Amino acid sequence: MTINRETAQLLKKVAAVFRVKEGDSFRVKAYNNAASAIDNLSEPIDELWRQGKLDTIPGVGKSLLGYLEEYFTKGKVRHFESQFKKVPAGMFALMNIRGVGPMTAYKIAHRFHLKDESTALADLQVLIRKGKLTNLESFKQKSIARLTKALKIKSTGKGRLLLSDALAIAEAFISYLRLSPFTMDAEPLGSLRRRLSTVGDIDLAVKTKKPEETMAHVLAYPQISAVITSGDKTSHVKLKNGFEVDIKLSEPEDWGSLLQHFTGSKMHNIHLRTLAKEKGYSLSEYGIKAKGKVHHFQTETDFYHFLGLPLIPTEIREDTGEIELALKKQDFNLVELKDIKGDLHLHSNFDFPSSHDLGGSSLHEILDRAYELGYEYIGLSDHNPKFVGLTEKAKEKILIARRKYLEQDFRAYENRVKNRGIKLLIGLEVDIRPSGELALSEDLLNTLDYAIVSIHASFDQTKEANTRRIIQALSHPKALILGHPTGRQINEREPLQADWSEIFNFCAQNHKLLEINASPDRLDLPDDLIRQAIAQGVRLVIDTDSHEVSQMDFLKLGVWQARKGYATKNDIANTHSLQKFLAVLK
DNA sequence: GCCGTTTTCGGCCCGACTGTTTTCAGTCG
Repeated sequence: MTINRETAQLLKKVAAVFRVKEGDSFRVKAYNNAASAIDNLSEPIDELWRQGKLDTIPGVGKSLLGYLEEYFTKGKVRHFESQFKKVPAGMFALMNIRGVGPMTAYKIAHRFHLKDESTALADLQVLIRKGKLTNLESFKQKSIARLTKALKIKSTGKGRLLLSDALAIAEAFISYLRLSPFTMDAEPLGSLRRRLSTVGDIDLAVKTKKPEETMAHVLAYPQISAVITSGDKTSHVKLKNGFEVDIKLSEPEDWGSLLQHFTGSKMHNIHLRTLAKEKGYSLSEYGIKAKGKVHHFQTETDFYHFLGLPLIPTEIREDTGEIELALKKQDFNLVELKDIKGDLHLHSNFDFPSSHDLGGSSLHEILDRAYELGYEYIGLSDHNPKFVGLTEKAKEKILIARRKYLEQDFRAYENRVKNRGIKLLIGLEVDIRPSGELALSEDLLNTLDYAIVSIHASFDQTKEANTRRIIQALSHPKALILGHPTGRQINEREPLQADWSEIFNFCAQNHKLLEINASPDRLDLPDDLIRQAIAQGVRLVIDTDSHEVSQMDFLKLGVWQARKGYATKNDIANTHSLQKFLAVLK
């Protein structure tokens, strides 16, 4: 969401100017708070602006509201521009280096007249190479060495990782950590543990009674390419694959406090501490200070209970209302992986002229994996075939032949394995054309148990056109599921524009299901739209869209995504038995 | 500059790590 990133950056720059040019640290904090809130928005801020909802952003009050209005109307903010004139613009580029904040950046940019933001980093490289970065107050040899190292690391750095990739890196590291006899437990922290769709840095916690020995083991991990910082309790390292990892050590008695603290989010913790402070408590990763006594917590459950709250699931700790709900003693009851009884978006290697990519696994392989995953049913949803130049009759023949083949193949499987009792639904994933028509006629759709209807092209239609298109597509009786609804591909393609409120109303009234697509690069619906859909009474279905049996394991990503959208078991249709699920079809 | 079901004024989360300093400032999460 580049617009959010850009807007947040703008406010951070203004905060930086205030930081170096005036003494009001609380105004600096206010700008930075608003910036991180904007950075964490799940919808584009310019969309909020068009809807007149800028003031719903936490940390945006009367003044910032005015400035943001000006920014979106005119592209510039006069007040901000006049602030920027007070500092050399090169400092903003320097602030992108780890360990360099506003003060250091200003110090360097001012001393060496780095006025061009676009060349400041290169200029700094030259200054270092020529040994001219001297005569700076409180910035001697070690600081220069640190800066040089940070610049080097930055040049080989990577952007944000997909959740699934971050998870793989974290799990490999954790397996290594468990090799040490001093490792009592190890867990991911931060955005990884909150199951955000993308992860910047990977944070890990290690439980140990021997911190010194354990930290030595941590730093001996063969995948480490550079140790960025290292202390008794924390180390920050860079891996050979370019990604950075933070490792925190904890004594068993503080394990719960540590997990809670570093899982965050930052806004969630600040909100919690503000509440705690009213009771005279002070919260930290070492526990809760109350009346001069420090209370320790081995589990997060105990930590939250001490504050009079139920355990808040990690996925929703974003300060978007979860603390208010917890204060009302609301039980969250979020859906769990073990609740899932079937996967209805699976591509097999059934060979007919497909309009998109064919799957790589056979029906039997898919059924085997479904059995291992404990499913009661699966749905095959290969892409609709192309049918170029065929008559309607010929097309129908092909679809009926597929159905017969699959039914026969399924019976062969049942005879072979005995008593597994998995049920099979025969469906297709059908393209929604730009007009809103489906790629298959009414008669052809009727040869199926169900259809997933999805947009695969022409994403950039107007909001009105896309809305109409989706509703028209869902109007067919066999169109049961809207596949990957927004079409987003994380880091690749923005979600399409549509009036989701109108679409959700249609789905609620006509018993249509919205998919939560668990593909690591989709995770679509996004969590805020899941929440909105549930509020409007829509039911959802969590699917993997697998093209290969190993991808069926991605279902957990979809469950996490659903949890981020506050979905309970009841909100998810494929937590029900097939009989109950099929009742939806009627 | 933001925020409030005790407040529209008077507060504003907390600690690790680093480097340059002799007690602290800057940065990060």
